[in-house]
Amino acid sequence: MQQHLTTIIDIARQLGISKSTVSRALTGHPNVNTKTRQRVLELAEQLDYQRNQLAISLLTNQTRTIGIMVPEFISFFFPKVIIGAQEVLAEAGYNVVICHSNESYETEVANAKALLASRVDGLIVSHTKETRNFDHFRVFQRRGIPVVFFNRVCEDMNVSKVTVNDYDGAFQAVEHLIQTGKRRIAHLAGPDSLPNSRNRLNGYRDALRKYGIDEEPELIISYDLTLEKANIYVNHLLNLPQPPDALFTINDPTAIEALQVIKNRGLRIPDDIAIVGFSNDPISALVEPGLTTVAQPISEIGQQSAHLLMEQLADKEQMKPARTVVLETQLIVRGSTVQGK
Amino acid sequence: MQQHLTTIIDIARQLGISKSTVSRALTGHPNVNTKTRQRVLELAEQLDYQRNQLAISLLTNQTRTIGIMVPEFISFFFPKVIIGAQEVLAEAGYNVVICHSNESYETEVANAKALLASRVDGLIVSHTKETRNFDHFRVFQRRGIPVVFFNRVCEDMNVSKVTVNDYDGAFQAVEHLIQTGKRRIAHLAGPDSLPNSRNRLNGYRDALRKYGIDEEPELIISYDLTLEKANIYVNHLLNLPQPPDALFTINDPTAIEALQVIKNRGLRIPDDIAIVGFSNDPISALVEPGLTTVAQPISEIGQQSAHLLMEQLADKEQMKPARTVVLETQLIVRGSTVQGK
DNA sequence: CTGTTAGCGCGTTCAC
DNA sequence: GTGAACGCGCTAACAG
Repeated sequence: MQQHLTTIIDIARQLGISKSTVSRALTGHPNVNTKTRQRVLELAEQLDYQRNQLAISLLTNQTRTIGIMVPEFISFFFPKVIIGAQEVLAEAGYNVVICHSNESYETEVANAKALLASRVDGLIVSHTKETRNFDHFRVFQRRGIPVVFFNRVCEDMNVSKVTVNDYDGAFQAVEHLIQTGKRRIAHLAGPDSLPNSRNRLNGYRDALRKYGIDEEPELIISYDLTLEKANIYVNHLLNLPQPPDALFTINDPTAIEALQVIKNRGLRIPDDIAIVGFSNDPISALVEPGLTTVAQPISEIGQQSAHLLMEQLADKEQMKPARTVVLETQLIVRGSTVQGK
Repeated sequence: MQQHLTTIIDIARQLGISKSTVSRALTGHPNVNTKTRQRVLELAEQLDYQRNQLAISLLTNQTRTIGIMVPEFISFFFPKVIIGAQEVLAEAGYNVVICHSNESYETEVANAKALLASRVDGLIVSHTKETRNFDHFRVFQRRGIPVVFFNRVCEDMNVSKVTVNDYDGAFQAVEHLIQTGKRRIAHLAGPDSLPNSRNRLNGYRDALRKYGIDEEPELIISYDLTLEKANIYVNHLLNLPQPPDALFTINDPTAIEALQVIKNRGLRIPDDIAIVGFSNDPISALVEPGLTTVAQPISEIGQQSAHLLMEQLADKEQMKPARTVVLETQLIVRGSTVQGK
C-alpha cells in the first residue's frame, strides 16, 4: 500500500517556484529569500516531507553509513564493542548497519557483498574463525572504502586495526596461576588461524618458560570455540593420568563451561584446579566461585575502531597510512584462583 | 580516495553495445543473445562490476531492507530475537538494519527518522520504557511502511504484534512459589507503562487470589529496570519488619541481581527466600543456585515478527489486517525455588 | 535571489 | 535481439 511521498517537486509546484529554490531552502543554503524559505519550510512540514536519502547518496556517492560485521552478538563482547563504536560514529553523523556472520565464512562473504552493494562508506569488522581468504574485504580497499579490523584481525591486510595486548594478558594470567602455586597449567586455546589466539598461546608459553616449567603438549588443546567441544576437552583433561591443577582458557564462556564441568565432578576450585578466563564478561562475576579473568577495555575497542575509521574517512584524497592500536588488559582476580576472593 | 566504480555504461562502451542490453544481460532478462550475455557477464566479472543498489532502490522505490529497533542488545533476549528475525528475513532476500535506542525516547525518535530517511521497507520494533508517544512510529504507517511490534507493544496502534503470554507465565511462576509453601511473595515489577509488565503483574495478582492470599502493597514494587534500583529495592524488601519469603521479578537480570544481594546477606535460597525470574537467559542456569524462571521462545518471537512483517509486505495493494501472535511460556524449575534441583 | 540544465546509475517502456 | 529515451529525487553549476 505504498502511497505517494511528497518530493521537492510537489512543494515547488504548490508554491509556484522551482525545485532548486525548494532544495536550497530545505538545505539551508544562504541565498534564499527569508520569506520564500519560510513558506517552503511550512509547506514541507505540512506535507510531511522527508528528504530521500537514497537520491542524495546516489548523487554524492556517499551514504554516511558504516557497516559493522561481527562473528556473533550473543555474548557480551561484541554487542559492547558495537555500542562503543556507534557512540563515536553517531556523534560524527554516521549511521550504522550491523551484520553478524554467525561464524560462517559464507555468510561473511555474502554480508560483505550486501554491504558493498548498499554502498557503505566504511567497514569495521571482526572476521569469523573460518576465514582464511580475505578477498571479500580487499574489494573494499580496492574501492577506496576504508576497513578497520578489531579483535580478530587480518595480518596480511594493510588496514587500521584495534587489538588488545593478548600476549601480555595471557602472560599475566599464567604468571598469576604460577604464583598461586600451580604447576600443571592447561590451556584451552582458540583456533590457530586467529592471531589473538596465537598471541595468547605465546603469552602462556613464555610465562611457563620464565618460571622454568616445562611445556606439556598434552595440556595444550586448540579447539573451535564451541561450548560442546570445550566440554569434551575439559573432561578429557580431567581424565588424564596426571590431570592439570589449573586451566587457562581462551575466553570467558569457555572458562565458565569448564567451571560447570569441574564443579559437577565434585572437584574443588581453586584447590584442586584453578581457572582463568579472558574478557571479563559480566557473567564471570556472577558464577560461583567468581571467575578470575583478563579484562579487556571492550567499549574502548569499539570507540578506537570508530576513530581509526574516521581518520581514514577524513581525507579521501590521500589515504592516510594505516594504524594499529593495541589496548592494555588487566588481570581481575576472583575466587576461581584465590580462595575467598 | 574514492575511485571510479564501473557502471553498466562502462561495460556497454567497452563492448560496443547499449547499456540497456547490458542491464538485461545482468538481470537475467530472457531476450538477450546468449553470446552477448556471455560477453557481458565476463567483462562484468573482470571489471569487478557491482550493481549500485542505491540507484535501483531509487528507481523501484523499495530498498529490500528491514529496520529492527530494540531498546538494548547487551542482554541475551534482544540479540536472540534479532537473529531469529534475521534468519527469516534473509531467507526472503531482505537485508536488516539494526538500531538500539538505548532505552532513550529521544534516541528512538532519532533512529526512527534515520530509518525513514534510509527508506526501509518495514520495521520491527520493541520500544523504550520511556515511550508514551508513538507518533514517530505512526509516520511509518501513514507512509504505508508496515510496522510490527514485539515484546513491548503499543496497544493503541493497529499493527501486527508478537508477544508471549505474560499473564500466564507470571501466574505459573507465582503458583509454583505458593505450591512450594511460600506465602509472602514479593514482586519486583517493571514500569507501569509497559503492557507486558502490567500483564505479569496481573498474573501475579490472580495467582495470589486463587490461593486466597491477600495482596500486600508493600511487597509490590514497580521500578525502571535498572540494576542499581533493583539492588536498592531488594535490600528494602529484606529490611521490612516482615520480609518476603519469595521474590518474583520482571526479568532474569533483575532476579540475578537479587540473588547476589540475598546471598551476600547470608540468607539461604530457597529456604529463607525463593526467587523466580522471567526469560530463561542462559545465565540463569549458571548462577548458584540455578534460577527458576519463566522461559520465553525467544528465537521464535523474532521469527514470528519477521513472518508477520512479510505478510504485510506481501500485498502492498490492500493492507492485510494486522494480526497479533501470542506465544506460550514455560516454567523452568531450578534450585532457587526447589532445594537440590 | 531564482530558474534552467545536467547528471548520479539503473530498469523499463517503446520503437526498430 | 537490441538501442534510444525517460525518469526515480535530488544537488550543483551556470545563467540570469
